[in-house]
Amino acid sequence: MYPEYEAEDKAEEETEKKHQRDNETQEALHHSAILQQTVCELCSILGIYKGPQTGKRMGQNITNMTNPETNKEDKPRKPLKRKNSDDGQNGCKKPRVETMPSGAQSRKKTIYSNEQIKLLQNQFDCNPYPDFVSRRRISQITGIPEPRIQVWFQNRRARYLSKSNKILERKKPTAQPLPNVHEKLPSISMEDIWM
Amino acid sequence: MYPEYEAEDKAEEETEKKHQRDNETQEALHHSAILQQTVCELCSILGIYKGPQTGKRMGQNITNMTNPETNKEDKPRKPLKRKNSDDGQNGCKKPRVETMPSGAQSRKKTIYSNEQIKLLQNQFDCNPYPDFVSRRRISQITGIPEPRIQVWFQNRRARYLSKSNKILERKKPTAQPLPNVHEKLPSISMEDIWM
DNA sequence: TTCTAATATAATATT
DNA sequence: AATATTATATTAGT
Repeated sequence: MYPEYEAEDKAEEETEKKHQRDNETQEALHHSAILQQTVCELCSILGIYKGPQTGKRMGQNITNMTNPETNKEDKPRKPLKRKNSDDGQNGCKKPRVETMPSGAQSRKKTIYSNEQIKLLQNQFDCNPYPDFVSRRRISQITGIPEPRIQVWFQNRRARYLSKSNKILERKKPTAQPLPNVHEKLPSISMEDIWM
Repeated sequence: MYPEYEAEDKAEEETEKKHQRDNETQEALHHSAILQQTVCELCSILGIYKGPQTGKRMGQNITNMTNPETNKEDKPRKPLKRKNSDDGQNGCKKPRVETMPSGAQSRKKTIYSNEQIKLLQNQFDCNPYPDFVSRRRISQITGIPEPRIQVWFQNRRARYLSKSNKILERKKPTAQPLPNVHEKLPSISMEDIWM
């Protein structure tokens, strides 16, 4: 999804449906979109980003997010039990643990659109290892938060690079993606935040 | 000052001066105020908060904000961003993939058992920085080689010590120029941010 | 079932 | 040692 674009589109719809919207409203929506993107990036920098794009809710506020409260006893999260070897070294894999936490928030899986997949794939073909700047650029273009970009590339590498060493064989004609989109994007200047 | 309250007041003024503002506008403004407040808190956590009351603008985007070379020191600092040869195409440093001889497994991830994890965790709670003698002792008990023990403690420190303690430490110095703003702000739920 | 996003963690690299 | 990023392994959603 494109959160910032969604906000703009919603604004335009409302404008046509009702009477003329004030300019201040448009600006407020645009400003809100920029702020939301900024929050995503700040959370990404802090490493506390969890992703709203499908879940729409976190259930935590900022202060608690910064403190994961590493109490070993009352930690609510299930630490992904890996029963590899209980007593003896038996090689039987138990794939199912079924420690489904009742009532815990279920994991939300993001579904990317075809446009987003296409762009990500294109970027992957050019460089499977984008650095932070590149990831943030892709994030701004696609609207996908940067941590999701990173996860996507990780999974993509895990799936394709290990299969067959097609790493060296790569198509170059579609290179030079994202020529200079910097100007078009709302570069999240602080001037826009402290309006 | 409380910028978020200013925004709300401004919204109310506009409502009375002009015709009736739509509910969506109100929500947008409120949402924008919450987002702005969130950005303030996140910036404060990051130690990059400058506040809108001084200059009303930053003139920097997020990435540059993470390098606050403004007031602390004037010497040119190393940018935190790991931008490995972004401008030139020559130095594209692929991370150690092509130097691997064919057939050689680069990495083998060892999975520790629950018993081992429990003992390591217990030792970590007592002392996150074990010396060589302690690591050898843990190695003998668990059967894990000593270098693996060291790596485990490094990763454990990276995971827990940095996320819980460091951020709290960074919050305090930034609260001095802005005395009580951070504490007075209402808790921001993430539900309000991702609307 | 397969595919894939999300999570957790061991290993590696850089400074 | 702190930090970041990788590969690897697994869980779980659609």
